[in-house]
Amino acid sequence: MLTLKQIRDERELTVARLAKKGVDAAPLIDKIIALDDRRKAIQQQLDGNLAEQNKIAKEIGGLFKSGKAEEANALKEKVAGLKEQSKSLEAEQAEVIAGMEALIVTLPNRPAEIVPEGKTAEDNLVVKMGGPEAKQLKGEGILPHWELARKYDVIDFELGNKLTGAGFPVYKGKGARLQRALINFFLDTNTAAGFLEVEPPIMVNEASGFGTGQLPDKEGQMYHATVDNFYLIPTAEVPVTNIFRDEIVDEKELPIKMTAYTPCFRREAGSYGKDVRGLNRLHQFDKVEIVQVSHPSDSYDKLDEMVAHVEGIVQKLGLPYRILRLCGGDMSFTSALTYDFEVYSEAQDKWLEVSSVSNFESFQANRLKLRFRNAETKKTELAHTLNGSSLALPRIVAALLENNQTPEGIVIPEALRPYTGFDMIK
RNA sequence: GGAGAGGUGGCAGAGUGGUCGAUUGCGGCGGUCUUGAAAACCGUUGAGCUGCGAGGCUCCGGGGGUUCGAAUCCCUCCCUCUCCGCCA
Repeated sequence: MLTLKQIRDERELTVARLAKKGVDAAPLIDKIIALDDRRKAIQQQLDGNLAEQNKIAKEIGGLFKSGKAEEANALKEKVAGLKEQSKSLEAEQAEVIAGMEALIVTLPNRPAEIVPEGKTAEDNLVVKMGGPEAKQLKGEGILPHWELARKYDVIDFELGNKLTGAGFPVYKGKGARLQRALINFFLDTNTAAGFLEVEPPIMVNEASGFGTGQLPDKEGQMYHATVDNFYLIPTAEVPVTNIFRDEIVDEKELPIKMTAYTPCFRREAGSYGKDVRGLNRLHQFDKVEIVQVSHPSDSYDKLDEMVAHVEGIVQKLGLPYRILRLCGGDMSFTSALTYDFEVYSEAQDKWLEVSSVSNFESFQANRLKLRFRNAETKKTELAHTLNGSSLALPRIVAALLENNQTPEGIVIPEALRPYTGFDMIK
């Protein structure tokens, strides 16, 4: 969430930036500021009251000690009135704060200056195209991945239906091995770039859900183990970022870089149609995530580094790709700047999103209370958080199957062969 | 699942109703000494809100209560640890 400082001191900037996300923030911000003014006024009154109460309590203590019980009792009556007043002030203050926070959490993060104007995915800016030329596979015999998966018996969607339900495929034989190979390839590449590998829990408690913003709003998107009140993670971002919840890190430790492989679970309520065909949208899928905690002064450099890092991986896989800078309307609630990676699938003739790399600035850190101590001022400041997929497996697998199909079988990219132990699925 | 113990500042660990926001040790930071380092010694060191400042207020797992006064007493919820049971 935004800080009061961003809302109060940078009101104009905040209003202007939020307009990019299609939010008319001005009326909301004015309400918030009014509530905050009220909060301060109550606070001052209350503080004065409490100070008086504390003072009298000490006096009473002194009087009892020196045996002046009568005087002490007289003071007791005086304090009773103060207490009553304080109680109603506290109640009012709690109400004001609750009302204020309810408004603040509805404000999305401010888009960065270079975020393009726009409302839908159509308005996203293509900042780069790369990878091999499309292979002109058009013609008969070109199959989408769900048919290739059946032909080579590497992914069994029907069996997943039997075991669990739609969106929980079973990978078999070389298909299973390919999953393992991709995970290891991604993790190795990330750790080589300085990301510390962690293996976090894949269920989290409520506090963690709040920390990264899945709760309370996106509750319906997570699987909920109600008996223990745990949530299956929708992404490793949740447990990994929450490692730093309520932490004050040393400025010298920044940036902190972590990577984690986890399965991810998403209910995807409301999805339907051809977009969910095959591997395009699953309830359970594998993903390797990268997370950074950075100093506010260089978070955008770190974002560029992460984008370059992910690009390097996509290039090694030999897939046609493009990098998009998301427009205001297509960005997530929490992001200040997001780059999406898409790979092109010829058989489906569409672009498949395989990674999303974002800078959240202090938006998550504020909710997490993730701070660092400024060595000069000795004050604590909110850190910046960033994350990105590096990478999500299903659509990569879909693209590999579809783009690398040949009459002889599916060709495994060079970079993956040490991990798969085979060079072709046939 | 059963029984017990406990949750205090970065960590360890005192504190069972009145200058306790908290003794002490470790760690951190600054200094003395040293060519440098270590050791030793001295000083300093929780967070948040508010105020120009002096200062004031809040926080000892969360919430509620008793009291003039609560880290300390009561209620309740959460969590952790130990032992037993079960088990990859």
